[in-house]
Amino acid sequence: MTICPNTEIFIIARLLKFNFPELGHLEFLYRSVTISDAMSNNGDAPRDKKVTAKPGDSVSLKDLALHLGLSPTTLSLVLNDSPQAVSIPAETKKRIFDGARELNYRPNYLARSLRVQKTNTIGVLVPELSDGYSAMVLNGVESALSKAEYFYLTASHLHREDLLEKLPRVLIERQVEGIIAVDTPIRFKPLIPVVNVSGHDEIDGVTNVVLNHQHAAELGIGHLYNLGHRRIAAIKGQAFSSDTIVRWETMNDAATKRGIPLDPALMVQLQGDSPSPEVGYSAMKSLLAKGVHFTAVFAFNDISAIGAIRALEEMGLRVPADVSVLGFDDIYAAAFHSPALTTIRQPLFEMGNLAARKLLERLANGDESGSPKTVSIEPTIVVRQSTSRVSE
Amino acid sequence: MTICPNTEIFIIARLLKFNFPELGHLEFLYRSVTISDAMSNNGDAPRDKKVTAKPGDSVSLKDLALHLGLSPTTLSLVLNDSPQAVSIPAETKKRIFDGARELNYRPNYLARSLRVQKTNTIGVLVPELSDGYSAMVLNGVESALSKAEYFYLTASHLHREDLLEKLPRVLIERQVEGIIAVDTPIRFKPLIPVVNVSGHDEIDGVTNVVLNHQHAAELGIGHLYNLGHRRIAAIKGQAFSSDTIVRWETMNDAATKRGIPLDPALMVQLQGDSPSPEVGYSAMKSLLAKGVHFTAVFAFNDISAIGAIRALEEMGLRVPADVSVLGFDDIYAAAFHSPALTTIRQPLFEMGNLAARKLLERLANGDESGSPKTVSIEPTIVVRQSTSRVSE
DNA sequence: TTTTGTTAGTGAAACGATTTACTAAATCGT
DNA sequence: ACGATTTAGTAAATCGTTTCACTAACAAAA
Repeated sequence: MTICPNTEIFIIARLLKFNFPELGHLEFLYRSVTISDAMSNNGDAPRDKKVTAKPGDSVSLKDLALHLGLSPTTLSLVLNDSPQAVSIPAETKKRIFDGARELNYRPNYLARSLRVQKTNTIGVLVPELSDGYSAMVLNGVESALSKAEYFYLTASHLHREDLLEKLPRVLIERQVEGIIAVDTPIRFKPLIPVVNVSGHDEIDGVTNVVLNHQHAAELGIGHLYNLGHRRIAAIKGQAFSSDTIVRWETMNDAATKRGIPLDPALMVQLQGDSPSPEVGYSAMKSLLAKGVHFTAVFAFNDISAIGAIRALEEMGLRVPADVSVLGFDDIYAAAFHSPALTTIRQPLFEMGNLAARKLLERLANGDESGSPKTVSIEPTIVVRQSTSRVSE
Repeated sequence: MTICPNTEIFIIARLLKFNFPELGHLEFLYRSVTISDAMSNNGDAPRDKKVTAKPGDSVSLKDLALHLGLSPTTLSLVLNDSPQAVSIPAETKKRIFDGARELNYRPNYLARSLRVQKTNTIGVLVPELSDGYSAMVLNGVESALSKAEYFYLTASHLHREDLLEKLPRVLIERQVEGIIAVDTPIRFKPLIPVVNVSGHDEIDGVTNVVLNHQHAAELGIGHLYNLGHRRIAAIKGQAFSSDTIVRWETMNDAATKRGIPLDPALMVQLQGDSPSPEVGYSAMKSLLAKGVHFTAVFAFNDISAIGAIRALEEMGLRVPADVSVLGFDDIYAAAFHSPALTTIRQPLFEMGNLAARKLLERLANGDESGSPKTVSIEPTIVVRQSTSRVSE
């Protein structure tokens, strides 16, 4: 007769305590085994541990192991095709795979992630989902991540300061391996790798993916200048938008370089955070109300350009005959608006894609900070019908 | 002098093995304590167990407990404000909270979720992110989920059969508590609660959130009929779109009811899965190529309506003077297109919001299937400039 | 004096995987 | 015939929490 180890511990500990009462705090060695347990268990057969399959619940590795009469260890080795599984005969492997299929075994990702300290999950911060911009970038992010079998949690901060502080924290609590911020200020310490799409601050631990704004401004201002425009109005982005300042400055530089510095009186800034053309419409209305003269408008984005066109037309001004309008982004609707928008194309999908690839790279390389802080993408200009030669 | 328990175990086990070699399998009792360890430790002060904070790593409950000289149990009770924490004096509680703040303790969500069997995470299936439709629905979903402190994993299936089968599986492996499918066929067994936005199949375990399509068709066809239109062309949705069939059928019913059944020769179907107006443009081109006569077009959505308008204008047909165009959805651009689109407004944000709320409800109520299989939302018609009285 | 209750905690067992370090039995090499 | 190696596995520790079931020490009640 063999003795169950637990029983032995129990007996030994009892003896110990009897002979050396001062070692009482070793009690925990036997406390978990009650006397009746120790007595009733003859140690021969492993008892039926209510293996009757939890109701609708999913089957765990232990369940499957019990079902197959093997240990969880063996199953794990085989199912993950571990190098140590070489010694397991093909027949047993087949039995395991068949059993897994039969019981519809699905490994629990939480448990696995906890053990291997890897979640294959990243967090994505966006201002809002339905603004077109974020959705396009996200599309690119998703495309790169899914290739690497990563998933992502999305969180919208709506430009609220409390959320800008809280969301990164809870994403990190949820063990995301990295964060992609889209057009979002970094209000947290980057404890994990962060890639910022359209970020312009140099922050330790943050890689910026940006458009080459200088080039974009050259293309835009150059195009209008070449068409003869000298009095160019500008629709500046909302204060919360990451690109607002750099776009404004590069436009100014490009115009100044050509000897036609932008007139502050011809500048209006977008107000409000609606993703509708309405904000561009209002901005243009207020510019027109000032009664200033201009022959072209460089809008912050296509959405606001569309709103601006509406405002111009309501004033009886024809686009492009009386006023040329230049957009930015090249959203899907740009080509089909009437007039079709001339615009600076910003490859948002590629920027999201690049951001995700950079992040994965940093995760894979253990984040040796040899990588550059900023990577940039080139814009192109798409000439359509909303701009034309100045007619004066 | 007190003796460190580990040392004691070590010594006792050695003695045991010496005196009772047949108990060798109890070796594990001392194996983890090396001789030098046991020797060098005089047992007086709890040694600094390399608590020097793992490099950049995060601090666990155990770390914090060690730091405070308390047990993880106590910390857990206090930090989670468990009812059992009443017996812990306020001073100790303060010490714990201060320590947590000081060491920047963040509970590990994986571990917690594993233990309490609750992830506060759901999965969202969409065809593609940048199609406008999905983004709007997602916005509503997010808004409802964030109120309940839920997060979500997004996955795009791109209408691919393999992904339609695989994505739900991996989402479930990742322990999402439920799934929201947006304009997506259910190709999996709903083992967890599922809500389908724009789903029309009655499936056990699936709640459908739909637009009242009959009403939408009445509004649309009724509007055109009242303007005198009798020959109405229709742009039917892509085959993969959940709403395609029901929209087509309800339109037909509404037209037939008014004695002007839709002429099959005046129907074109969208081809291709680009989210650009281009598909509507091509569809209208091919309809125009047939040389048939019609005075109005009822488009599947605003995007295709915009494309169709471009095609009509290229043929020299004015909208709405020669042809009225009716859209569907009321996307942001609809109001600012020229001509501004008359359209059937589909409250996508609300539909996403409702879907999320229904799902949370089912999760909270243990999913007693007393809830209705389908909930519907009412459309409205927004009359703008793209439709007008027939001019013949 | 025993019983009962309160206070201030603690130990160990979950949760469901992976991984390290073993073992018994069979086979091989000499 | 003996040790070494291979084969076919297994036990237990681990990841970081929560929670159940305890306890020691002291006070109040019976």
